[in-house]
Amino acid sequence: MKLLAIDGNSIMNRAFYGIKALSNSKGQFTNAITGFMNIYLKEISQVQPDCVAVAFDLRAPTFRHKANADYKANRKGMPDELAQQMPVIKELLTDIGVKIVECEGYEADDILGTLSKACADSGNECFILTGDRDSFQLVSDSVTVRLAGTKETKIYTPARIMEEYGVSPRQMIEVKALMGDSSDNIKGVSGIGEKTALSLIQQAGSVDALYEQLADIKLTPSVRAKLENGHQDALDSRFLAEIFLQVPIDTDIESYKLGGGDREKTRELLAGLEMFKLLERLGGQDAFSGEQVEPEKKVKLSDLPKINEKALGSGDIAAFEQAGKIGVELKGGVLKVICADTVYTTQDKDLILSVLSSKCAKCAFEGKSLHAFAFAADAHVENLVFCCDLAGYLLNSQSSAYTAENLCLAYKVAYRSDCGENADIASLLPLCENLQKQLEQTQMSKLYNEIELPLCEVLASMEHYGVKADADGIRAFGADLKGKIAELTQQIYDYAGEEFNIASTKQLGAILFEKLGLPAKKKTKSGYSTGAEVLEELESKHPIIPLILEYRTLTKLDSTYVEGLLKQIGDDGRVHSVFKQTETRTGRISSTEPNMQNIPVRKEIGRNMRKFFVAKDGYELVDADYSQIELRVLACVCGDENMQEAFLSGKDIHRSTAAQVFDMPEDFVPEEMRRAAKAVNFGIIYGIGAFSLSKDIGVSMNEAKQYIKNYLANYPKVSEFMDKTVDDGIRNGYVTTIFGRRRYIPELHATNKMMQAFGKRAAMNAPIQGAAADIIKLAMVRVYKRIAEEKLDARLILQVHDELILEVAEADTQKAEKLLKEEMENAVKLAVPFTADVHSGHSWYDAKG
DNA sequence: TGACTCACG
DNA sequence: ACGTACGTGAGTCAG
Repeated sequence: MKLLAIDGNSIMNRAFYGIKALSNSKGQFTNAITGFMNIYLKEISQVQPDCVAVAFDLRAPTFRHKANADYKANRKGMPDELAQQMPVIKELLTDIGVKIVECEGYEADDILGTLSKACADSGNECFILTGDRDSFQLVSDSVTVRLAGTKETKIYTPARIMEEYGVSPRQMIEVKALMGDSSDNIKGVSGIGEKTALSLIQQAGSVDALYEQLADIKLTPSVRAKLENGHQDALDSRFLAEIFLQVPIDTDIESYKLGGGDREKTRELLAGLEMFKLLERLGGQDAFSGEQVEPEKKVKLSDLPKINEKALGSGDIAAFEQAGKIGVELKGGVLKVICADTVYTTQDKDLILSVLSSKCAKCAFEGKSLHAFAFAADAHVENLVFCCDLAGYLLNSQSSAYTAENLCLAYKVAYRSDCGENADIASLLPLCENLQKQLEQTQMSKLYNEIELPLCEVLASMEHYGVKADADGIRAFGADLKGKIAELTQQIYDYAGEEFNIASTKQLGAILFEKLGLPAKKKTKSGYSTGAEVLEELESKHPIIPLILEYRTLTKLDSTYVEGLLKQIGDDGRVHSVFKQTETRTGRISSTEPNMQNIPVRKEIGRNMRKFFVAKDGYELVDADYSQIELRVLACVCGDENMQEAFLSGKDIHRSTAAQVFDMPEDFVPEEMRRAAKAVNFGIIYGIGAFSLSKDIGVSMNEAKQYIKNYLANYPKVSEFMDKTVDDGIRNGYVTTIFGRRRYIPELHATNKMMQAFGKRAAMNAPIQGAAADIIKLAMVRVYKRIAEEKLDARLILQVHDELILEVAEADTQKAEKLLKEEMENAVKLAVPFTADVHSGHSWYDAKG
């Protein structure tokens, strides 16, 4: 049997802070109740438990926590709005037939511990649903913690905890004893934080063992001193950190069976609270079992074939090749393979590589990590035919996590929670089948097979090779910046007449707008706005302003780029950014750790950073960027001949637009008008508004309106296209690119006007930004393939939305320039040419034209 | 953790 | 009357 044991206080807390204040007409707050029930219903349908118990703290004196006054002080922080909802949720749960468990003198954690132990002892399974990490110590083969986050529930098994913390669940007690926990009033050893505590327990195993071996372990003097001073604290904390497992409650799991609620009372209660949505939901769904009332082909997990487990041996690979299709999962150095109802597991590196490089067709959750593993061993993944994350992303790009569990839930595939640790891998193949069908139904198979799937290998390769960074150069640049920042800081203090934290918007606002009396526009929720825009308007009003602007520029460079990048340079002297393929809603890729897509370029001072990204010895960087890719896409998708003509005849598009909009010959367009036209062109792509346009180019609202009107009159098909796109979006719920990439835009149906307006702009932008993303992704796949075919000594190393960068052996530079330009320009054949400009040089600075 | 600010296309 | 262009990621402060 399965018991779902819920930490009532913790989930109510999560729910309360996770949902904006909701209250009914009588002023009763209901947000925590709503949130709790949302989580509850979702969990019930995922876990499908037989029994449920909800534990609550009883705020009475407790024998375990001697420092009662302090303990209460910490908890009394519960706001009234939440406290009011506690008795109501208990009543509601009781009404729908869920047992509440409370015991004077014990916390919810102790009750959960006692219940989970009772489950394990009686051969039952226990799922603990909570919002905090305190219960990790309870995890075992029969006890799983389901950590409810703001977006998704994370599942913690012993393996997952080992993966994340490097210790066993029981050892979490030892870790807590060292690091303490202020919310539980556990002191821990003063000065020891999470990182140190984890590493100490990883080495020693336990607090006791740590102190026994204290003389023999290698430690920094300061850590050793802290441990010696805190010995007694560690022992006391060790006692408090361990969850109590013998609370005097009913430990017969049977007695928590679901059922026996009172529908009438439930209805009455919810109607009184005016929670009609929930009432409706409970009406259509049997709250008592979580199952849909209307008969549905809901698969019972117990009817599915049993999954066998076995260690992977080299002899198994031949069988995989015959099977036609296998599922693979590679996580934390462990490979799992599913083939015909059997899960094979291995940690042997050579075996893993043999599987990856074998000919058999493979389905995976994330292909990129498989490629990464192979590249690290100078090997190659063969015949990867499906990646769930990429399929899930194409089907709905706004989801936050493409996990096995989420995808199964979304696409109605049975999630094999009956398989414990193997739940993901056991669900993989049916999930792939289903996702594939969905891709066909939505006409995204081609996009998937020709762009996204091959791209994940390209991205893995880019991450693997990285880009060489000149650390000494960066440090020298940083030293220079720090010197200038120190000077500026002093000058700013002098003008202000006092020292303050310039980086604090609050303090800065107080100095500028109160002390110095500069005119303020109260702009933000929490006080004065001090953004660059506001400051620039004040630039002539006080000499401190330009200094602050320069201070901002320099500190940004120093902290984000100099210091931030130095931290990211690997032992090989290269930066290995992570390129994410399932992050953006438009189809672009994103870059993190570090973000290589926002390295400064617009201002010269920042542009210098690019001098420190260089080619290795004997190599050069080759850089190519598309010219006006988004406007070219627009010209193609809307079919406006006028606009297409400008690109076909190789004109400067902004000058051409200016000539049209202001009705003058191109040769006579003054720079000022070209700038205005450029702003209008950008505005069109973003879903234009007169207000923002007027602000951008510094003209009146009326003038801006006139520009837009003239523009749309000259390019009538742009106007038609935008209208049609928004209409499609409203009708279908999504818009598409010419490659069929979808973006769902639920905001179009929002009741809030602002939201709706945003939805419209997003709808207009997505087919353009998205198609541009499709095009460069296709170009990346082609470039990658052709470099291999022509055996050039070259690697694709970076992508910046409309720009690709290669690292190329000097001898191959010219060939690579030609190849890169050709593949980018020929990636698509549309009504206008997609031209790319190529340059090369030793550094990114040099190679960027 | 959210708000603010600022770097990029 | 209201707030104001699309898409990102990172560092910092403050609660």
